[in-house]
Amino acid sequence: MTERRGRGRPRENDSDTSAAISRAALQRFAAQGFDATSLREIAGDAGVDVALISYRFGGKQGLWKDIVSQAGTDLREALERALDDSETTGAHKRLEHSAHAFLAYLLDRPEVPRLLLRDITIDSDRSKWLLETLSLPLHRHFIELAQAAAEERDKTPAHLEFRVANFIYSAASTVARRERLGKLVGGMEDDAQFAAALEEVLVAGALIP
Amino acid sequence: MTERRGRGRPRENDSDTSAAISRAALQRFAAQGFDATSLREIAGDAGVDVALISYRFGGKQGLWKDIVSQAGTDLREALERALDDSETTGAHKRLEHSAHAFLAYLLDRPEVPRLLLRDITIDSDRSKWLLETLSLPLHRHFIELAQAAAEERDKTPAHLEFRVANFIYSAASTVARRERLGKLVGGMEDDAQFAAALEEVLVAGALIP
DNA sequence: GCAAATATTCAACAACCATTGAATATTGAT
DNA sequence: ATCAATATTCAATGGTTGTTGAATATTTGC
Repeated sequence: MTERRGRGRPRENDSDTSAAISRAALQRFAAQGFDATSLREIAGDAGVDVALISYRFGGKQGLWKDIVSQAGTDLREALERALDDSETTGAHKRLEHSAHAFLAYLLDRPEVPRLLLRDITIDSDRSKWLLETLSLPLHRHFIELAQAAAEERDKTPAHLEFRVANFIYSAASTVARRERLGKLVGGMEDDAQFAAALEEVLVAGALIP
Repeated sequence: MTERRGRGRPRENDSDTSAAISRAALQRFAAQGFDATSLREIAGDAGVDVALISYRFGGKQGLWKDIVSQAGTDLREALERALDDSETTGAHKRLEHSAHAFLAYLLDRPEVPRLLLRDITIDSDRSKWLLETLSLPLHRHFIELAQAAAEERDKTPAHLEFRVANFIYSAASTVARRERLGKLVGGMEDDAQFAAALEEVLVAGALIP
């Protein structure tokens, strides 16, 4: 596999600095939003020069897209794993398993829903990318499961697609606003309590009525 | 009432240009977000010079706060009106009325939830202002009603506060993402159909189980 | 119409931004 | 040790931003 043109060998640390940049960028983008974050901030956090970011990722937008598509891949894998784990069970159980895996992913990487929440804007190149990379696959996944679950019980729930979309986004935005929520509602600091409320209200209440 | 120090009289058109600026700013902030919007864009839309904005509103942040507190006042008035209209009925009916009025307000001024959605960020001066000006009063209003409604039926629903907070934010973000939702779910273009789905899923399903 | 007060514009500022091209450092194969 | 290739930094650039102070226009009481 001699893909390289030069005679030298690339460094091994390559991905180290790239990973540091990605990590810092995800934090900053999630906390402050794309427009309020400067490449200089990210470079400072990652301990590299600003120019390196443009060199590696082809610019600010390129860095953002890289982060989002990485998150999309991770999420897709988590969902497929959940599907494999519950292959033999009924449709209803599989839906429950997927919902649980989705919530677990969000709780594990709260920066992702925060970033999602910020960049689901109306007029922006990024939002289209976000819709296709994250929202659409997720939506299709849950629609399919929810329909199978409904058929299994011989039900035809009203606004099923609307309900699914609402579940996905409510879950993401609730996790994203968790700290803020803590100032309005008690018990948000405790991880287990928060997860239980999420599961009960959003899954059992909104998704699977 | 001789509050003025000068001898001349101020213009009458004052509020005209101010209103034009506010209107343009609300549109831009809602569509693009605070940071992605420049005062020059807003001034262009409103047909005035950039400097006028800083002169009138004391800067970009001042303009933003002015818009938000205006929206807060409008919303509070709409809710009080709904409360007056259903004063004699039961607690459950009053909760329903308030929820309906809230949804109607959001549908009537979709820029407000869009702005809300964008600026509920983690690290920002504006988000605190937003929380206190819009979120907190709204939350208190619905908590009170929901608790009264629960007592009326001798129920103690689990996670009541969490459920209320989720209702408020789900409603706001669903309206804010309506156009995007249309690409995932059918029937979002029709106003009546969209309102019906909102009412059924969010009010009857999530808020009043 | 004069004068005072406010509204609006004009012009300029300093700060910051992302990006780029050249210069340097580091790596690994030979 | 040498050399080529990549990784990283340095320095500069053109553009945009929000704000400010001076200049002009407009309004209204006298």
